[in-house]
Amino acid sequence: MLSSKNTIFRLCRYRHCLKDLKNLGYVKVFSDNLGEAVGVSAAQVRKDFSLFGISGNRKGGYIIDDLLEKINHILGKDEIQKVILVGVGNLGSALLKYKGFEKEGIQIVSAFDADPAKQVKVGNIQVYPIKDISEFIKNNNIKIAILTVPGIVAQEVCEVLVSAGIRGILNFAPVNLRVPEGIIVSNVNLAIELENLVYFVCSMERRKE
Amino acid sequence: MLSSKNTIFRLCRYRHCLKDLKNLGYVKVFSDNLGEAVGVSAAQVRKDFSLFGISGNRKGGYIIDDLLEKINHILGKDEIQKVILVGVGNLGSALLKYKGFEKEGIQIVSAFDADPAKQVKVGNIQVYPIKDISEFIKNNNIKIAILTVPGIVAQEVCEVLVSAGIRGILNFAPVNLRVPEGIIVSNVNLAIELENLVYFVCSMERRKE
DNA sequence: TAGATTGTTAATCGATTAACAATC
DNA sequence: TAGATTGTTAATCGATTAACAATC
Repeated sequence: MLSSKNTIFRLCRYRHCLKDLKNLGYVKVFSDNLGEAVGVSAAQVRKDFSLFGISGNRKGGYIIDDLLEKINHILGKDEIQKVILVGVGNLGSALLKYKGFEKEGIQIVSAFDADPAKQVKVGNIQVYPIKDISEFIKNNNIKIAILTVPGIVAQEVCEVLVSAGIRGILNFAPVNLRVPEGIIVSNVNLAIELENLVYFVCSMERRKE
Repeated sequence: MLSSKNTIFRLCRYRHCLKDLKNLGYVKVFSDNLGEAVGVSAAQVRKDFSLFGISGNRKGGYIIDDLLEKINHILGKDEIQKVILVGVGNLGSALLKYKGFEKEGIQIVSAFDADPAKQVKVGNIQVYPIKDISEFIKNNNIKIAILTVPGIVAQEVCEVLVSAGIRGILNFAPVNLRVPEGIIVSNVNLAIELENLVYFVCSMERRKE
């Protein structure tokens, strides 16, 4: 049975938090500590752990090292995950330079763009012509792609990726990608995030009046 | 009563989709069209609309222009929303150059960074010293900030923003910001998005074996 | 022991879906 | 009219929370 997206999300967040705590020298943690740090209830923390058969000590909370090991195992952080990026515009090149992925065991191994002017090195990562993409995916057994192309071409590029063997797409293009069963798309739409925030801030302002 | 975040999210997505349809020359739309385009059920679409008292024609679906007008009114797109950005690193400067916000009636009016080397123009937007931030927020009545500073300083900067009058924060720093009641934080954590995707792709691969 | 925390069950809450009467 | 689509109610589903026995 596949766990829900939200549960895995929280598991990732617990992991980040546990790493921080470990770096600060902590050895043990209680469900209420962890919950507060991540912004969920203590019951939620224990529920999540119990779902994966992670147990602590009835009185003594959880040993951070043990917890990290178990969560790492669940999230499959044993091996480095190789991903590619397609579309080296503003956002794409910012992501290529972003240091936060490597730390989490995720490596952007190469990038692709249709524009020859962009086929240079960005950070440490080489940008290749988009026509080479299928071959690269197949030869290197890549399963995950970050899609930062313009909305108009996103569906088209998506289909190329999927037929070359990509199974998961982190999509920044503001379109609803149509994909075959079994392919996973996560959408990040920054404009909509902001619009949403605007709505809630405005409606709170209105409520005060 | 405040509607749920998910409902407003979908409302934004309907709006985007309706604009596209309008540009393509369509005049009417049915709940199942719209649902399919956005990736939700037709019942969901009708439910969302009915929640806001938006009604169509029992047989003839919805008039796109009318629908857009009503949604715009709900989401408060009458006036341009001014936001600021704090932290002009890779991601921050990419967002400053990003064209997608303006189109949605959201304008980044200025940016702030502690590093004097970054206090230049990025795109069309001037980057100011971070010490000027409180004054700017107050003088210009800014309510929303995009936070793209390093995680270590995020909480500290957040507190400055809130005490100057910011009510909503789009937070890209990988930390759980602690804010007073009534302040809204939306988190975007790209590393966690990717980790999540890795998990689900890997677990599907495993299932096939 | 007494106190504190886990692990788990049952209760609650909210969101989505199914179904269908109303009706254009 | 017959067919199609809306609007809404009830049913379902899933996720979160509350509560508490187990126990260290």
